[in-house]
Amino acid sequence: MPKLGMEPIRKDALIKATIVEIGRTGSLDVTVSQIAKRAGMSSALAHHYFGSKEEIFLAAMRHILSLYGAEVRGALAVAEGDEARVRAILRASFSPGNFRREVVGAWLNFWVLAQTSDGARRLLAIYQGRLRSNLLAPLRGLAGSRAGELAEALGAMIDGLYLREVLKKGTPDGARAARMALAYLDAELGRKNRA
Amino acid sequence: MPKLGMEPIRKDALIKATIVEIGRTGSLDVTVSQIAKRAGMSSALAHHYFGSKEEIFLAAMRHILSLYGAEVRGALAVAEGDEARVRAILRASFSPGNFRREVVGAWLNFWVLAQTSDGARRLLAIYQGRLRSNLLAPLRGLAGSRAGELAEALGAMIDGLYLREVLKKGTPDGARAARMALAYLDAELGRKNRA
DNA sequence: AAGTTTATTGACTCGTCAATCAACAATAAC
DNA sequence: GTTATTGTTGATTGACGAGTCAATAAACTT
Repeated sequence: MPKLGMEPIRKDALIKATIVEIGRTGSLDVTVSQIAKRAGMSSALAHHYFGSKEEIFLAAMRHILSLYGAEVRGALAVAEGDEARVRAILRASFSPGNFRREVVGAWLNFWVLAQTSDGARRLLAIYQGRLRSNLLAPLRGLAGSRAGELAEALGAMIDGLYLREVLKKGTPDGARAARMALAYLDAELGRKNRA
Repeated sequence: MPKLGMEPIRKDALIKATIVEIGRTGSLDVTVSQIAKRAGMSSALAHHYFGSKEEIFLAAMRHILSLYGAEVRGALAVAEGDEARVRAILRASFSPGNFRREVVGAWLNFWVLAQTSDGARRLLAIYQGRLRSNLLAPLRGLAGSRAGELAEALGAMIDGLYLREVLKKGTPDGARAARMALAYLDAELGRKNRA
């Protein structure tokens, strides 16, 4: 049975299974066995490829972060003008790909993980830094000296909307969340609000 | 040694110790023994008074929630006019009593707990409901039909600011957080912003 | 064909922790 | 002064889970 070149396939399956399991149970108290089982292998194999549970978690976190980063980059690439850039970031943050139950659940738990694990904290700091500078650049043109506070406030708002989504029952409504963040931006830029 | 009437004292000590330990470790993975030790008793006694670890957590959560609720009520009592009421809520949310490391850390973890525990979810839902209606009443007078979305957005912003505070290193800066939330309100109400 | 590397797992070790229990101590009640 | 009632803990139980290991097997190398 053993085919060669399994490593990336197994790792990938484990990462995805990790996100699903964390999102499903809503907690980091998932056993390596649960993850491995969902990924269709033994727990020993999971340890073989990742070495430790923490490494599995970090890999999953990296995966989510890089998906999000790619989406933002893609949206920025086609946005023309400062305001369009800010809007693109907000929309990307609540796109169907990122704003999914399991993903949002995983986010929340990674936040907790960042309290304990240096690796996780570092990853999250990188993400926050990138988000901040992505927002800051266009905001400087729009809001001048208030750009700094605005960028942070927008970041907090995004995180808060993620956080609140977790507790709701139904399917996440990314459009609604995006509208809320955009309304904030409109207000700050002195635009008229109205749906 | 055994004096009578220890129950409330012991329970109180356990609740406070729980919040400290959760805040300190940044995780719900605190053992009953750790909590009991910090509270100056054996783990058996903790079980004796609370029955289970989950009950201890819920009691700690109730404690934090009720402190926060009391602070908001107090601030509302002396606020005159709609705008002052909204501002009072925001200021109370970031008051030094609530916006402390351990407390904020505990909040984050209770959020996670709410994913798993029905009791925790219920408590959090009650808190969110109250916050929402507290905001909604004055906002109706200020923002009319947009009050609903505004209340939710402000709630998300508060949660987001809490969330972000956890990852920072130094002492939480409640004043800064409050300023950010108030700036948002100002923007939505068409006021001029400037510190 | 013999040896090496990669894939894979079941069984095992070792630690941890929630929860229980038996026992003991002090106070109150009768 | 015997009988609850309340407070208190050390020791124990029972489960569970991360990580290790020995063993097996397919595939590649020479």
